[in-house]
Amino acid sequence: MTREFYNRDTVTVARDLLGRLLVRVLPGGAHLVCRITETEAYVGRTDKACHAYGYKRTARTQTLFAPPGTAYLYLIYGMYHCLNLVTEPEGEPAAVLIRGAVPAENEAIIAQNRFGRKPEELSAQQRKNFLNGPGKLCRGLLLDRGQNGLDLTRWESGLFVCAGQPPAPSRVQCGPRIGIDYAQEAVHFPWRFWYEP
DNA sequence: CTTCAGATGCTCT
DNA sequence: GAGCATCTGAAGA
Repeated sequence: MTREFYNRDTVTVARDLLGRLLVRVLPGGAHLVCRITETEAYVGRTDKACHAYGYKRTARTQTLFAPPGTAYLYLIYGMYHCLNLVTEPEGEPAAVLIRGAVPAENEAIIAQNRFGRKPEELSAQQRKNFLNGPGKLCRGLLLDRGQNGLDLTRWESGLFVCAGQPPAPSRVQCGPRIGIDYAQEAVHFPWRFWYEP
């Protein structure tokens, strides 16, 4: 996707990312591909759940002020990582958290990263919980803070989103975001989007 | 299916 | 020092 795709209202981009293909090219050249099924919008201007609420600039939130189409990755709970895609014009700190996906290509490598097993060895429980959470997705695609700040519109980054096949609007559900109990009135913003693939 | 505790280290005050 | 945009395995309904 082009920079203009990301240079829009964050809630719009969050909805529009559903069904798109997230591609991670490993240093060895393998393409890990998954279809995005769940997203959340975070908007620094108005949203107490956003790390950069009120334009708060710190070492961590610096990336949120970067141009649209930049990857924002951070460590959470000491052991997991979250992948976000920066949106809106440069200087407006906002991003979409990628919360869930289903594997689309090179499932064997993703399964190895995620569970240390081959796809055919996975239990039903493991198949169901493959990439259905931000930390699980980063584990499966080998993403960590090493990818923070990457430009998703440059080929060399090895991390990008392509068109895929968005679901029919009637299949898209929305509701409050997960894990932001501290965010006061923003707790209820219906900025989480998902669909059953 | 559900709840629950524990892991673990960075970030910001 | 407190809290965190999470996940797992164990135990119970």
